[in-house]
Amino acid sequence: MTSTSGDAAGPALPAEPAIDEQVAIYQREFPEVDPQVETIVSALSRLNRRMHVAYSRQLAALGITNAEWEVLKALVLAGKPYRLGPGDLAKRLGLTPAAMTHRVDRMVGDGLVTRARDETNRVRVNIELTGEGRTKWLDAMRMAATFEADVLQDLGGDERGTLAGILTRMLVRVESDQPDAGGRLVDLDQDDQSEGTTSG
Amino acid sequence: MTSTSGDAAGPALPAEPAIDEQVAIYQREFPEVDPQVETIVSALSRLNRRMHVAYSRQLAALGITNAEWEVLKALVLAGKPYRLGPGDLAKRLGLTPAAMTHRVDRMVGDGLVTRARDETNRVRVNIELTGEGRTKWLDAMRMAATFEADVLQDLGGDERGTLAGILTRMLVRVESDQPDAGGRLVDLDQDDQSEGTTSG
DNA sequence: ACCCTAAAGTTCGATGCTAAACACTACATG
DNA sequence: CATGTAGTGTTTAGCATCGAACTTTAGGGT
Repeated sequence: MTSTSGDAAGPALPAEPAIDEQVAIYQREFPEVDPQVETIVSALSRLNRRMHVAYSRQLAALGITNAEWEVLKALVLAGKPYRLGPGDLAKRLGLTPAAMTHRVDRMVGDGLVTRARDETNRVRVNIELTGEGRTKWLDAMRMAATFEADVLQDLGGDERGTLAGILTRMLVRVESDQPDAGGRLVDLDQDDQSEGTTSG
Repeated sequence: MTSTSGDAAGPALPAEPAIDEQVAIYQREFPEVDPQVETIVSALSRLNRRMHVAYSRQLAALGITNAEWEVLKALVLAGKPYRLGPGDLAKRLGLTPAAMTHRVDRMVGDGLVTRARDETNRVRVNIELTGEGRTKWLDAMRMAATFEADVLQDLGGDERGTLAGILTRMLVRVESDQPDAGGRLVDLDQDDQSEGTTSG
């Protein structure tokens, strides 16, 4: 069978192959591939994707979009007074300044942030979290924490430590190849079954 | 300094906080957070993002976009004769059929795939890999394999096995919450430092 | 044979993003 | 002070995507 149904004779969903099947196909089509590496990369990407979908759904229930939440997070991470320029925001979120201009427009309209020219340097603009924005962030944070705890539920403390360590080392490796990479160029399309390599 | 530079007195890049700093801030702003969970989730997301950027760059050197590569992968994974309908492709890539129509248009123009109505069922359309498409896929695959090996370079065989196992279990957990989730709703924005929770 | 429903793909209108052009401010230099 | 240059944010044009409406075909029930 092509996909997950395999044998159950169900409605035969043409969904996506399981990770194992995917790796097997890659081995057949491209023998030089390392199955273990491919498994890791595929799982990483698919996991990321699924979590993203879950976040989107739950945030929608809160009345905010994923895009808005990104901005809220960036502002909170900036620390009090939860204030950042559009340019900084754009860099941190991996967007162009132009996109950030529009995104902030919407968020100002929704009352999540305010926009004001800087007093001391009139080239600059300050985007600042409102009380409502901070509340929304908190709500989303609580929700996310619950979900994340659920995802990691089957892992023991040792495993969590190991996982955190391994991921951190991988991150160091990637970042060393990628000078500073504030993050332009982020296609960030989708990959469903193909994450084998793409979204990593 | 706000971010990574910290003390080096460099050009003071306003990049993004290191994972550790990020988690520390979250602890301060939202004490209920579990630092270990947050570290894992943040690292996962950031790793994914960085890898995605790297793929995009390298694919550009090959003359194809990330979007195109997704389609090539899906077709190869479908097995010979490397043929799938627009609808199936859309499901697997997490796009709407409308988007797939346009994406296929471009790829037909580039000679990577062909589009033809199905002989036996004239509602259906077959998108099929061309020789050039398959060649491009192979080139990209080789490139990706090299990069992925580099990312995992610091990990021993044991660690790789452990990692693969843990990720697979996490994936199972997420997918159980998320019925089948072919994948609509995928906002898939960006998150830079904020991946703390969002892109997962 | 004739509907009726479901399924597949495309077309249409709106949205959000990128890249490039533009406007404005600060600062250094003469 | 006048001017050049760099930095910051917005505007514009084009593109990819989504959601919804539409067209065409297949298959079932009468």
